[in-house]
Amino acid sequence: MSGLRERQKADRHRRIIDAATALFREAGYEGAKIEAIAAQAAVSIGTIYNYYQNKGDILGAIVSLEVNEVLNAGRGVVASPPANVGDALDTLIGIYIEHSLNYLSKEMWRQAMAISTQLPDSPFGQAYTALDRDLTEQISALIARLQQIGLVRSDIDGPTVGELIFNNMNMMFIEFVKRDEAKIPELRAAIRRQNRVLVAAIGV
Amino acid sequence: MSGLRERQKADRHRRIIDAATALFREAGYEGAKIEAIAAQAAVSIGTIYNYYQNKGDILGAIVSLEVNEVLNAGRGVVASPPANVGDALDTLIGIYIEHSLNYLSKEMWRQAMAISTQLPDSPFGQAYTALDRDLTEQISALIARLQQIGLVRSDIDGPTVGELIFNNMNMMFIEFVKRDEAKIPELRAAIRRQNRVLVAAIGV
DNA sequence: AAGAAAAGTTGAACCAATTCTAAAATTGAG
DNA sequence: CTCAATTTTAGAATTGGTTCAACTTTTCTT
Repeated sequence: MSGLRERQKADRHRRIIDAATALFREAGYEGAKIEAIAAQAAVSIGTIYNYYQNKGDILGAIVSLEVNEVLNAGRGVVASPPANVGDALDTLIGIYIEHSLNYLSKEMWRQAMAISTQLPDSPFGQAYTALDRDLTEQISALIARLQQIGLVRSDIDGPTVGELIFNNMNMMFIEFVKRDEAKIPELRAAIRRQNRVLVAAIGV
Repeated sequence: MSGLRERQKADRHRRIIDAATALFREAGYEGAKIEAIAAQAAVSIGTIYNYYQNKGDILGAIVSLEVNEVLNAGRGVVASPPANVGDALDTLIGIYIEHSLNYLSKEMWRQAMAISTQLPDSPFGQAYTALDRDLTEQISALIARLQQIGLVRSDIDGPTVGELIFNNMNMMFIEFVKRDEAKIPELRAAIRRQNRVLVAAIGV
């Protein structure tokens, strides 16, 4: 079961991801040729296509790592949120946004988003949709937590509001990565301003 | 000024768009080879690239036609909206959604959206961003109109709410075109449900 | 109306992702 | 230890978007 073959496979996966991460950041997604990734990972082109269906799936694997890290970081906020609806949302969303450029450049985000809408049924396309759903659910979980605490009216539909907040945030993030000169603080401020309207509607 | 050259140019533009529209619908975006579009339009490959920077820009020109039509149709609603905030939003958004598949298939939308995030600085990328902005402004204009009429509180920030509504709608539309089996009535119902939360917050 | 300049057209060549092939290497079972 | 099954490898072939240098057509000038 846990033979040499397993270990080598895992090792090749890691080498490919490491090489691709480095090259995507250095040369951009388009600029990172499969041939170069293969060389840097010390595998052949054929092996890369044995592990990933296409170039986009390699980027997809990197995006998954990033988003899962962010989801993990978010759990703490959901468990014990700030005692104020606006701050609670801002804190959670802040974590998402502040972490977003740790591993992925804006250009990598653009490519990842593009591929996920272009090929929604590819492995990566489906994974990306699942990640969006997980983020939406985490926001909904925060709303539910705030309802428990008594900071949010108990008669509002938490999942619907969570979806609304996620959709708006995600669209703002898309516009953010589309403009290289856009800055994180302004993005956060704009989202906070938008969420204020909602907070007014759902706060007790 | 209005010489032969002008007429030929306009004619070639039209032939290319007509050929591309037909082939995109028949064979899908990927399936429509530039060579085939050129043949059907009775021009050479080189000429196509003289008129459009790349394949995506051809699709872009088609998308622009569609969205501008929708913007036109929306003007009527803004001018004399239904006497109820929820219905007014639903009517405007309904126009956007119901028209959306007239000329463009879901696959064409997916490609168009992907390209606009992938290449935000290409002619089409910029045009698409401008179209999004126009739609956002039209929703904001509707909110402003409803404030005039006295159906929406005058102390809320119209443009912010318009942006929020557009962003949510757009994201829902993206998910809609990503799933071939998704149906228009359900999309509209989901958006209406989400907007109810906002309507509660901004209505008088 | 001729010749030159400007603008536009053409398709063959280029490039990088992906697929395919046959040979070589590695592993696990018996 | 040996063999069969599975993987990896190198590289050639394929494919389709994009580029470019040579050729045409249109317009302008005189």
